[in-house]
Amino acid sequence: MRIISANLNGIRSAANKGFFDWLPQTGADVVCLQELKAQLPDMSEAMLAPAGYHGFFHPAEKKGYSGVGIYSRKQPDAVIEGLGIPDIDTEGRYLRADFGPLSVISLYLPSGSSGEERQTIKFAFLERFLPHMRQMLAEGREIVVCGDWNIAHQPIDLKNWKGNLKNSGFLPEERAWLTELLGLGWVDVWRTLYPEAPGYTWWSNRGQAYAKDVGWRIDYQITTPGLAQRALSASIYKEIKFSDHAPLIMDYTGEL
Amino acid sequence: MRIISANLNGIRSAANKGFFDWLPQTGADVVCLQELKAQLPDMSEAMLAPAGYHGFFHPAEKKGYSGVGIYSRKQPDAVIEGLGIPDIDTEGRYLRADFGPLSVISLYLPSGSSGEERQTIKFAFLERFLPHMRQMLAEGREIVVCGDWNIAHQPIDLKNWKGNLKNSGFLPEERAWLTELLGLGWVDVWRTLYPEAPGYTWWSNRGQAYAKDVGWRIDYQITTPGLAQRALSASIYKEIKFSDHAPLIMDYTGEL
DNA sequence: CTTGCAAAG
DNA sequence: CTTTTCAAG
Repeated sequence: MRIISANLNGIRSAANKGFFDWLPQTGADVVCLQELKAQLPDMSEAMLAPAGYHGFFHPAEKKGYSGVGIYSRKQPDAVIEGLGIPDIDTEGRYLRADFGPLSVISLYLPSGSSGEERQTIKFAFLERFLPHMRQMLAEGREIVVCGDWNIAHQPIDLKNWKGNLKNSGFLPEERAWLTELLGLGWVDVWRTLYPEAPGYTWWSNRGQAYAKDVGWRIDYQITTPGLAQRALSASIYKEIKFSDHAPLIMDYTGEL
Repeated sequence: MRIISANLNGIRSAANKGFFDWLPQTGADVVCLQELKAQLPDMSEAMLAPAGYHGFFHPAEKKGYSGVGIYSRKQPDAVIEGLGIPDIDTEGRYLRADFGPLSVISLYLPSGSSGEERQTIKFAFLERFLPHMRQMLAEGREIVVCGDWNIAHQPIDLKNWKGNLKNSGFLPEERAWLTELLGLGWVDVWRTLYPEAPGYTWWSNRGQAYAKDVGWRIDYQITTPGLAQRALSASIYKEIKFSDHAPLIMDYTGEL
């Protein structure tokens, strides 16, 4: 079973860069997308339902902003849009698809990088999301939360950790929050598979960040312990650059 | 003496397309620019004063909108920004440079194509500009008014005149206004030199207008009768496309 | 630096 | 369809 997580920084932009030519070659069973920056009427047929996939979306109310989606080869038993928290759900950050005993979630955690106001919203999200994660763990299902978490956990997870201790995405409070989440039992699959591999998934568009590989690992597949044990391997696709984020590809034993 | 008029549709965009590589090769004495879409702080040194030229500007108050400029090899005796009509002058549409007995003016007449409101402003401009033109003729100087007049005068001046009788830029009132202006004694130099040559200077960005040469002659050098008699030849530069308008190049006898 | 927006042409 | 601005990342 192959699951991909990709922040597209605009699904239309990614499409222009060949994302939908690449998709059929991936062999993915489920693809979680973030930052669609498009609403349903803005999307082409190929974006709404690529050949071989069903498409599900949770766009933001604001045009051209945020928005998450899930493509799946199999028809899910249920799809849930949003967390049931109105001020979060208007921003299109959470979508869940259930396949028998497995739930796949596409998450786009708020960025705090554009100012104090947005950082406050990010902290508020974290505060309300942790109880949700705790509760999901109690459900006893297998779950993978794919997405752009906008937090690098440890020094290995970004190139210049010392210079970023005061920057959103590597703040002590954010890192501690992730530590607490993992303490609950959730598993950071990449780090578990590859304890020593940085695994950057995002590079700033400014300066020469990509060329110099000044990256951050902020896209994760965070799973329940049972699903983590089924993780076989993971990779970050960098041959074609669809976005400022690279797709995170993970293979798990078993069928969807 | 060579004088060029060019609507750049963004001086920065035109620069990216090589306008400032082309400029030194033109041998122009004076270059009149329209639609700079930039204010002074947005312009590079090469834009403010290209090698061999002095630069003068009358930008709009609104960022990224309108704005005219003049480059001249010789230092002018005087430069006048605006018409002295505040609601026109805030839009950066008129700049005059005096060289001894000759005045060169860069004009960007309002477009009415974006709606009724702007067409009303265009008509108001025409109404107030005609007395100004009449008055200038009475000054007894030699004058060339270079620029984007946003009016095609006669059927020969645009590809599809029948289909545009109700469209801004070829409205009967606009055409009559130009006729009245020429009746005053002002001379449309291109049409006088080349009675049969369409002389399109603008092609819509929409559709395949440029490829199909669906153009309009809306950029003119309109001169006093004395200067018109010195006109030798004119051409429209289309080898490189800097903008949706092509530069209008005219040679006159004598020195600046 | 980039996406997507809106205004203007 | 394009340039530019603006918000957001």
